[in-house]
Amino acid sequence: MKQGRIEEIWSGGAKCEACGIRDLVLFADLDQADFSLIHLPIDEVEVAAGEVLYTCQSNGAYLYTVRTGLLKLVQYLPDGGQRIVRLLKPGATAGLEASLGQPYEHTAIALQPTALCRIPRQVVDRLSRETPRLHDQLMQRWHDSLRQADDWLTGLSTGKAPQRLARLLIQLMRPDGTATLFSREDLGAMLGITTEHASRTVAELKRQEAIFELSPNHYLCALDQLECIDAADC
Amino acid sequence: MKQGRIEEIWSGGAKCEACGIRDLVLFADLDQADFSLIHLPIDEVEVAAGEVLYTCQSNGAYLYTVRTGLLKLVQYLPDGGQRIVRLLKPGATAGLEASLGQPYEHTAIALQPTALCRIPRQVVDRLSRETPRLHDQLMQRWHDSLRQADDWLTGLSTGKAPQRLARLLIQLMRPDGTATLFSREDLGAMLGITTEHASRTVAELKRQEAIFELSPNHYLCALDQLECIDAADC
DNA sequence: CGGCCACTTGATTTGAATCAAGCTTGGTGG
DNA sequence: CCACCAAGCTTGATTCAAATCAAGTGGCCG
Repeated sequence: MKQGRIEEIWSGGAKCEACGIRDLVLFADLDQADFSLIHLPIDEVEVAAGEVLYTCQSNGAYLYTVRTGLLKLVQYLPDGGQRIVRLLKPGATAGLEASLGQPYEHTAIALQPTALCRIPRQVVDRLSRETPRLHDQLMQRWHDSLRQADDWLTGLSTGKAPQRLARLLIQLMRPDGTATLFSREDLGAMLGITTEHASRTVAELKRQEAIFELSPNHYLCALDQLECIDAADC
Repeated sequence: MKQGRIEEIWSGGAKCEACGIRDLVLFADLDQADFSLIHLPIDEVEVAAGEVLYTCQSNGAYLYTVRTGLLKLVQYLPDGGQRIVRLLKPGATAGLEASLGQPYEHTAIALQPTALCRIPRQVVDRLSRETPRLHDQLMQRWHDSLRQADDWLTGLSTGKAPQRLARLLIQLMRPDGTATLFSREDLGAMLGITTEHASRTVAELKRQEAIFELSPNHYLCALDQLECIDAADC
């Protein structure tokens, strides 16, 4: 995991204020005065695909803002199984529970090369006490996470495998109509099915021409086809 | 839905401060001065089993604190299916999203006769702006909801039906070792299985003597048995 | 008393897990 | 440079779990 300190941050927040995805991030609403309250360094970290950002149960010392890339949050079961409970896209916050002084509740692993800003728990704590502007953003983050969690339960854990996959693809679709999928193992852990069945289901959607493989794991999606599989009309 | 205004509230918060489950509720940390900021009435409402408290998509005008009883939060799917995404026990808050000025994201229905305190959105809004003491509680509520959501995904939507039911029973177990179950239809909507299969699965656990029916839908649970079914060792 | 509703139980079909090969692909070392 | 190996993916055959279809039961209320 590479690190590079954002030197300017805690001497005035210059770099935060100039952030390229400023309006997406946790600190979106902060102003000059707020930034001056930051007394600990905010570092920029990078994790390669497949690497672990933090581990379940470990001390929640930092919150992270995803700048680029994609993370999965994994939860393990008593019987050894595992389940991916959420995906974090750029702009999202990882490790929110650290702001409550609690250990992490998931293991966070990069699915793609990912860059993040690492914010010490105490910085959020202090800002939270001093400025109300952070509160709304924090609430919004909790809310967004909860909405995604509920959607995953209803969308990706209910119905037959092709329906679930169709719903996932719809969620992942970019404006250009394409979507990038994951290893069959991760796919299975998201949809609650086995690796083999995930493979079969992808093949089935290809055969139905609901998706077309442009390059390995990159698909062009026929939205209307997917929606009709989703609703189980076809 | 019966209503009874808590008269004393907004003239000093006397009744809130004397609340029997005070330390459990959203307003746990408020003090005398905070209560004086409440400028709109907090009513006490009751909903009978099976009645709707609020509907998905409707204007989120109130937050609710559950005093007694039990609520289910239901989410509907494009294909007509439905899924119960959360249960709210006494002390829990329903309709948190209202505090962000957003419409409700679920339909809330009582599973048992339920009593709640109905808090106007604006009261939380104002308190939130004026006192930091509410923030921590709000965050904690979001966090608790998210934890339950994640647990439901991994626990109640993963593995075979008997495992899921065992996990649900463990969650529902009271200190005396008993648990109260629901209609088979609701059970199915929680575990992601059909009504018939829910019925069969309950019968199976009875046959295995992991649970014993004391009275209709009230069971004595053998925790060790349930845990071993959960882990799929037996 | 009759009918309705929730629950149970059985028979059958379908979907997914499991077990077991092959098949690509990329990397390694001879 | 090519042979070989490992990992991830695909595909097939079989078994198993759950959905579906279909009665039948029992309690409760009009």
